[in-house]
Amino acid sequence: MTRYDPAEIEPRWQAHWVKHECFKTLEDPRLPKYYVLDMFPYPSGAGLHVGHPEGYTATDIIARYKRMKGFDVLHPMGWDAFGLPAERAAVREGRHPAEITQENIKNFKRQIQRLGLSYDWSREVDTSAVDYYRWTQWIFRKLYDQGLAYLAEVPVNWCPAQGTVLANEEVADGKYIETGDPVERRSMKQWMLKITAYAQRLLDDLDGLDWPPGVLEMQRQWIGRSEGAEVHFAIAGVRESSGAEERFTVFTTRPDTLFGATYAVLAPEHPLVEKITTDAQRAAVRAYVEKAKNTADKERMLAAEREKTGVFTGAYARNPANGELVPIWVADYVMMTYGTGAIMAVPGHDERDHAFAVKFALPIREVISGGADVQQAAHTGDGVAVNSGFLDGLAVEQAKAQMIDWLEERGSGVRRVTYKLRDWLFSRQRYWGEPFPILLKQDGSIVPLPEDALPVTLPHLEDFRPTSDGRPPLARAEQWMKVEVNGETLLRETNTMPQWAGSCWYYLRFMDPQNATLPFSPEAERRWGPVDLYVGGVEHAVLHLLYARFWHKVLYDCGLVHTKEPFQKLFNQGMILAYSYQDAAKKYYSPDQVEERDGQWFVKSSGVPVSTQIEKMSKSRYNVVNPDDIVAEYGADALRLYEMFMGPLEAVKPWQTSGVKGVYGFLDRCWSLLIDTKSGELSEAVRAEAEASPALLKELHRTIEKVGSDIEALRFNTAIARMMEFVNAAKKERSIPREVAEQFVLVLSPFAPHLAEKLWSRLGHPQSLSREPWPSYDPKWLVDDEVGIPVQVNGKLRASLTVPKGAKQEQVLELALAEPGVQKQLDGKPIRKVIFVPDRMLNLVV
RNA sequence: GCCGGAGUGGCGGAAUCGGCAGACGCGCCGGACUCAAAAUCCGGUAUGGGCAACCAUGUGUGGGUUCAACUCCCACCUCCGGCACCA
Repeated sequence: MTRYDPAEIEPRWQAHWVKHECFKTLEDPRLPKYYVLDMFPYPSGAGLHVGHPEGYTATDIIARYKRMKGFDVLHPMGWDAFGLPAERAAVREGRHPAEITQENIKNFKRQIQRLGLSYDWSREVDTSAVDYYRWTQWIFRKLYDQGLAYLAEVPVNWCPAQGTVLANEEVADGKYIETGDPVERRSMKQWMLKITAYAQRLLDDLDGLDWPPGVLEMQRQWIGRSEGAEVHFAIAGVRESSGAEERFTVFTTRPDTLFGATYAVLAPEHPLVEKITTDAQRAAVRAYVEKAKNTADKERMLAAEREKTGVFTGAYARNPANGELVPIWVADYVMMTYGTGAIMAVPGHDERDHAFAVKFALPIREVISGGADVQQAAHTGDGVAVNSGFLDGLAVEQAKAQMIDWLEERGSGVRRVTYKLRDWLFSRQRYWGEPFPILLKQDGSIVPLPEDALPVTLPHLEDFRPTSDGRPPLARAEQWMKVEVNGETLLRETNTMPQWAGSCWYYLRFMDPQNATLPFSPEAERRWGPVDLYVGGVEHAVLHLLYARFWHKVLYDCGLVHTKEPFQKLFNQGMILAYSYQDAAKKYYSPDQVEERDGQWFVKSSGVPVSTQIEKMSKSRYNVVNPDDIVAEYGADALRLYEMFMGPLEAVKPWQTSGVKGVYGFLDRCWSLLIDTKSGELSEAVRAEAEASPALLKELHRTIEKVGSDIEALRFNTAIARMMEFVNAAKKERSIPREVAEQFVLVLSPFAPHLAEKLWSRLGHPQSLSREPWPSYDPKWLVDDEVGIPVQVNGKLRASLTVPKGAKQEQVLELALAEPGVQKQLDGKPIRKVIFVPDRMLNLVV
């Protein structure tokens, strides 16, 4: 072989790495540890797209670099293998989801291995394997024992066509986002996890994390802490069985405005609605509540800008601040799921209440001064209390505190913190998920299975649809369902866990993946936890990361992990988009059906003009790029390098196949720099063993320094640019001493490992370079003896000087004044001021 | 509406403790090699004017601070992502 030929090089080295277990985690306690993790993929039938290798290449470069820097690196890969798509495919194709999943995993693994990623495959995990999910069940038991898992009758999104509940995020506009099937609200008994018990800690512990600020903020907003008070309102004329006046409680963040509460609102689902409604209003209220019940939460929220609606109950509540009777309304702008499901309405100082009050002609009262006319618009800003009795004259913050104290003294209210975060609906009516380790008695009571009864394996089924009477698919396994305990027949839980369950702890299993007696050993956890760098898509910013943090904290409380947080540093790679082409009728064309003429795009066959835009890759837009095709044409090293060279890792950026050609050319030049393309042997320039020129050494050491610091900062695009500069400079040299060649090859190796290995062996090393130490640089080469100094006149560049480093102002000024360009600008005018920054610039002000 | 991020050549992008804007790559133009093409190699390439040296303009828009602004401050526009009647 004489030319660079990735198709020949790459498979050989991939085989070499596997054969010699080059990337096996050493488990050598003398070495410092480094745990670098990718968000493991769901193995879909569509296979890998070019977005996957982006994050995987980044972590691979880090892993290879850290190994060379002497770390014991844990860099594993596995499969988030349970999930609905395989189950749907199973129903469609009449096959078993396990079979489909294993097939997809095989394909994913093949594609990933073609990229030359340095995973320790001996640690591969599969969340749908029995030895994995038995431990998911085991951890669920821990949650149950801590009182954090409970069965509750809750309103859910039920999709009749799919026969399952759906998570809130799977529903939009009353439809299942995947299929468009209608979703209805239904009350069902479901497993819930009490994530709300950890709300404050999930919020507080965000502070110590090295995460993107956007993700931290999204988590904070999702948790949604707000401080305020609960205030009790007595209901005039409505009594409890004890004879005391019935009351309801509202949550407010503005107790300072209590004197301005001119009405109150209950959510349609509020339990007191039926009781307090007067006979005269009953028909209207019932009709309203009935309608609201059939509107899914999400849809109600989408109506944010919609006209307010509501119905008067006929009842009145006593405002505890001033004893006034205020009407109680029912309206769907108040939600049962937040706070107490009831509010005090202060139309003068809340925009929503204001809109409602205007529509229904309810009184509006100013109680905080400092705004415009509250009859026109709510004043939500700062000010001083007015029309508020004992609060008058106080600023908002003091008035809040004073009012809460006053309410607490009188038993009319209490200081309170609430969170938007809700408990986690943890069951699904599906087959392809973890069975719960739970038995149910005839009377509905719960019998958790002991540890030694695990795993509860999935029974074999032929039909994965729900039963005809609407029970989950597992109810078809009649024998499996029935369990005899002490002569009593108990039934297994037939719901399964959601897909999030397996991904909540997989990073822990990677630490000790073959453990048969525990999910992971304490020693392994102490060695490897926490994950040092976690890389994945921003789409998991809230749910996966919040759920995993929650489980981690529960395990921490059980003494099973030694860190409060699972992922110390998080990095989100940006999505890769692609150009798409559309004609006036919005019909899409694939890139090979179109051509460019004078900056305008046309369909080749018909000449019809098309518009071009950058969009998400999708089949229907004909703009999907398959990594297999790129590897086949340019090789894995070129694909890796291009994905890293496109731009900053975190940026969203468009794919351009022409860019792959560019980096391929660079790899080709690396090859021809060291290899004689006629003979295929090491080039004469390397073999000559001449002294390296100072210019070459300078380039080399700067490259070593820059590439190392860029890798540490995940700035791969500029690292590659620096290596290109090195090669461009080295090409001009007569000789490339072996030592220089070797150090450059080592620097290149994390990025283009196949080519680097090949060159390394040509340089006479029989062993893989994967454990060679990272080259060190000599700082003396990083400083110049001479520096270029720009000379400005009135801030504009007029000349450039080359002066010795550290040159004094007088010297530089003298040289500058001799420059014709400078003289022309000065034109005999006196110099008013000289600004001189040593080794940087000279500016003359005239 | 609120929160977060970003606007730089024909294109992807470099450069922000304020100090030569456009590194590196793509594309394009010219040249070498070739019967020719591909590949490869060499040179050029922000925009406007000029044969040229050179001059002017230029980092989304409008102001400001400074000897000096892609970088700092104020106001605004556009795009991307997230949240959205959360009391």
